[in-house]
Amino acid sequence: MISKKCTYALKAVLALTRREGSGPMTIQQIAELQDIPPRFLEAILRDLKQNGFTESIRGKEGGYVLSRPAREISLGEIIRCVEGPWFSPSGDADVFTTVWEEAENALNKVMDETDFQSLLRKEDELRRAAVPDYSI
Amino acid sequence: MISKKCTYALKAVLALTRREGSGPMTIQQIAELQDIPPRFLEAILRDLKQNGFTESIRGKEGGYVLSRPAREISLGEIIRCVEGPWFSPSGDADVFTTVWEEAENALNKVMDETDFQSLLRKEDELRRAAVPDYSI
DNA sequence: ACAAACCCTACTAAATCAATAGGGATACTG
DNA sequence: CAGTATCCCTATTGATTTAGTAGGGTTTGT
Repeated sequence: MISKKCTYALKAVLALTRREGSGPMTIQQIAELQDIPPRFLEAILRDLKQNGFTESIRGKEGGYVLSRPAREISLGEIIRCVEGPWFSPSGDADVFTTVWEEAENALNKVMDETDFQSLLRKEDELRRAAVPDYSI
Repeated sequence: MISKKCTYALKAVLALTRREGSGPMTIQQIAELQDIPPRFLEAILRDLKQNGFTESIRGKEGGYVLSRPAREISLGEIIRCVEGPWFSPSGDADVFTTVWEEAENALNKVMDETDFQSLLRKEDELRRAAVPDYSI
């Protein structure tokens, strides 16, 4: 299962993706936009920063930005950063070990095929579908 | 991650696989063989029974047996029975939904490719590798 | 100097997981 | 038909993890 912390992280990165190139976004802004407890989000963003996904600007007019283009950040990278491996190596090898490894690989493959730029596009499509534009 | 409960279930089914065709195996026997807390194992085996994977014989000389040939029971079936879906449908559809679905499918595919008979074979191979037989 | 922002450590509350307890029902066996 | 070995059921407890909060500290632009 995907934890709340992890979905918060994904939503935060998606929010930063939307703002890409338009200056930093504060914790408060992200928290309100995505409905995330601000103090919790703070910890998450620091974590992402320490792992090289975001950068922070302190002081007034500060906030967070992505440290790489959203096109080059995959869903899998963020999830692994927040959650660690799905099937952690369980002590010593037994009959299940190779299956867990195969599962881990299959999962990473799926998660690494999607980057945040395409997620942003998808979000826009979903919005257009939900709030149709009736103009000519 | 795979829970302890789930690995206990898998080990129990593997033990029953080894005993296939040679009468029932008691909770105590399985618990000792696989190092599982017996009262906990009891609950797990009842769960597997209610989902049609095992059958129980009560009274003296009783115990548990597989209700289907081990060849036809996949790792995935047992895991789903004990753990439920990996990526549960999170309320309403968002940009991540389709990725979670793809991940779920990829995972099930891997887990369903392995049945317990082949796991038993693999276990035997591992044992031979660990305790080599030097006879001619 | 001040205020707006990020930074750090520690703590608490709630949920889940792991395991245990105490009996009850069933069936073979002598 | 008494006794014992077995599975069956519900509730409770203790440990661990997750989710979130608190209280302060540091940096920076104006």
